[in-house]
Amino acid sequence: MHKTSPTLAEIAAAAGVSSMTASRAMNNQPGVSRSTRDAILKLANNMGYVANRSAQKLSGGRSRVIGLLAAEMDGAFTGALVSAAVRAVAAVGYEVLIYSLTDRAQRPNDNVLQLLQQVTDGVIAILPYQFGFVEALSAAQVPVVTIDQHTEHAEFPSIASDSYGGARSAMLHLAELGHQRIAFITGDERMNSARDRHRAYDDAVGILGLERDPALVLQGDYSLGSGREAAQQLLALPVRPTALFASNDLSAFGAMSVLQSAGLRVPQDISVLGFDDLEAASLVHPGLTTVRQPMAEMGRAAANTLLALIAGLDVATQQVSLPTELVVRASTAACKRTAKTRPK
Amino acid sequence: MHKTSPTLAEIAAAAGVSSMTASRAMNNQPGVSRSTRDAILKLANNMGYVANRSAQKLSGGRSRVIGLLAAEMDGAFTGALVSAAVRAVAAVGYEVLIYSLTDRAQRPNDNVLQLLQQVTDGVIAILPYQFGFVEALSAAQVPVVTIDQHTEHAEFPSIASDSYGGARSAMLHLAELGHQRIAFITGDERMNSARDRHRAYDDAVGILGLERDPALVLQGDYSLGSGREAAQQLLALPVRPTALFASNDLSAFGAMSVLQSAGLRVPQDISVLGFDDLEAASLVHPGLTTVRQPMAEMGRAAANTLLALIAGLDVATQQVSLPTELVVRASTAACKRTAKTRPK
DNA sequence: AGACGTAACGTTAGCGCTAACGTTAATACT
DNA sequence: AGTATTAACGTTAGCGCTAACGTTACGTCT
Repeated sequence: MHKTSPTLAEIAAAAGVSSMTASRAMNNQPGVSRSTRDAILKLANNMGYVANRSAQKLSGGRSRVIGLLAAEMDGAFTGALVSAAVRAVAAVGYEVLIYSLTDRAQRPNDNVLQLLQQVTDGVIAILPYQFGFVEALSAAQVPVVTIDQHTEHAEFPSIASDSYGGARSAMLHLAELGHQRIAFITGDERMNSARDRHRAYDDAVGILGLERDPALVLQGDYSLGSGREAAQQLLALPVRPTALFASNDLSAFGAMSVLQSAGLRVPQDISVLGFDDLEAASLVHPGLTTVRQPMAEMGRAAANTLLALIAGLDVATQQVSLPTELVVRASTAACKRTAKTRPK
Repeated sequence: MHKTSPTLAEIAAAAGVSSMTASRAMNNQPGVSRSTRDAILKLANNMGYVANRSAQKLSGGRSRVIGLLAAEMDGAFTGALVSAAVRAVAAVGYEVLIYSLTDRAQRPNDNVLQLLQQVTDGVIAILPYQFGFVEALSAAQVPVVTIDQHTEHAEFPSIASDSYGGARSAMLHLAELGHQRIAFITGDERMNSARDRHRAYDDAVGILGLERDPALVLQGDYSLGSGREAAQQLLALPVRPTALFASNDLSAFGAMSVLQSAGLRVPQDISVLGFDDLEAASLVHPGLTTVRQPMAEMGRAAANTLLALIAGLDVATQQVSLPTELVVRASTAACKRTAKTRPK
């Protein structure tokens, strides 16, 4: 149809007003009579007017675009979080443009921040475990909200889920099922979330009087592969644990697949518990019992906080932890050999 | 350090030249002496100059940003493809901004296209199976290259991998291992890729003289869940196939997990073959034999084609199919009961 | 009736950049 | 020597929009 979208000036001309009046009408600002506003809006709609974000941004206005700064898209968790955030931002009438870092080890450089600053009104950063990114971000002239990871020095508002509480409820669940000897796969401990989950494991072992054995704590990094390796180490143990708590679903998947290949039945021979509740958690067999992170809520909270920041409200150091929820599926069951493995 | 990036005019002033000369120097255009250019570039570097893409774009120039239009990020395949494309584009010195559609059924609307048009120099569209997106895209005033899916009417250049050839080589591999009764899980047949793979299966069955049984063809949609369902149907069959070819890795994973849970051993009892070669294919157990799509090459080809388009070269209707490669891992093995299942 | 306030507009300027068209001075050519 | 050619710049204008400051018309109050 139209080759190119009409400009504000064209709309204004068609409506017989100045472009400034049209601008005010489009942006819902005072100074335009009801009837004029309606006429302009109707005309704009008919003519297929779409504001030029670049021009808006350049002239000091808002572009109504927000940026999403994320590490590589290949992780299922990041992917899910991005989806949730995009949806939440779209729901409040903003557009989203995502900048994906190409290298996992890379931190956002000045160019990226400038680009985002030039195009967007604010940035949601999903940066799981980058070092130095806080400094990079704090140089930015755009409002920033971090998600998934509380910043160490509280420079930005941040949204995360309650890793400690979630891990504790996971351990409680296993303990209630009678498990005493519970293995743990850590996450990438450069991330706060991983450290929190580990701490919850340690605390639970102490408080609940479970077996404390360093061999039960396997080093992981939130990856599928690390879960597999951990499971192999577990299989080599003289006394096997009756349950395994993995710091995230991905490593739980890896571990479960290795354990099953080795002939162990889940959950009869060993219970497996994850963290995240990825979509795949309900699709693997047996369905994975896991701690659900409220992705959608996290996205929504990040979007709302960012909008508040953009509007100039002072939420600068707000750190929000959203509650998790234990989702019990088929990968955990009552322990059958508590007696046998109970410490003397 | 600096609160805000200096403008071109500031660089120019510092260098004692006009902003136009500085612009030419920055953009590597003729009309500037070697020495002046070097001085400007050095100064720009020292002062931390970053071009304002919005201004560049607005004034009719190139922003050196390219857009990536993708369906939801939650799929492993889309994620991998996005990663590959981002990397390829970054390698040629462009920045990438991704627009992710929030709804799988949604097609890019005018607003999105306008936004992309205002901000980017060109768009790579990863739109697996949207209908009507071709019309939406063709209204755009930006160069577009589609990836993963040849367009029906060849309106844009498109990059895809050779689905037919890949599927044929997969079937050949299974036939060479002695399999006669091979099941097939289709992909989402709204996509060309899925139809091509299906056609290759049908053709192979005919040409190689394999068992032709409608019950062996299971409806899938490229999802984990559909692979699981397909496997369940397979288990209910009076005579089981000795091999299973799934249209993509994800459905292969789903199927494999169900088959294994049912007590079947892969590959001893049934061989499983996928398509895509996701990272997870080498991590599941047993390692999945699969057809590798050359993601990195696809990304690179898309980036190069788009740059050519942006440069004004006429590649408007070029359709590229990149070769696939069979990756043999542990999920396929020689058939042990060819005699038993051979049709009378 | 005059001073004042205010809603509803219009005008001007400028965001940072680049296309298009000057201008200048050095070199090449007849 | 005089003209043409070219490299190396500078100037002007404008992309589409909005902030900031006019201007106008109309109502209010004393």
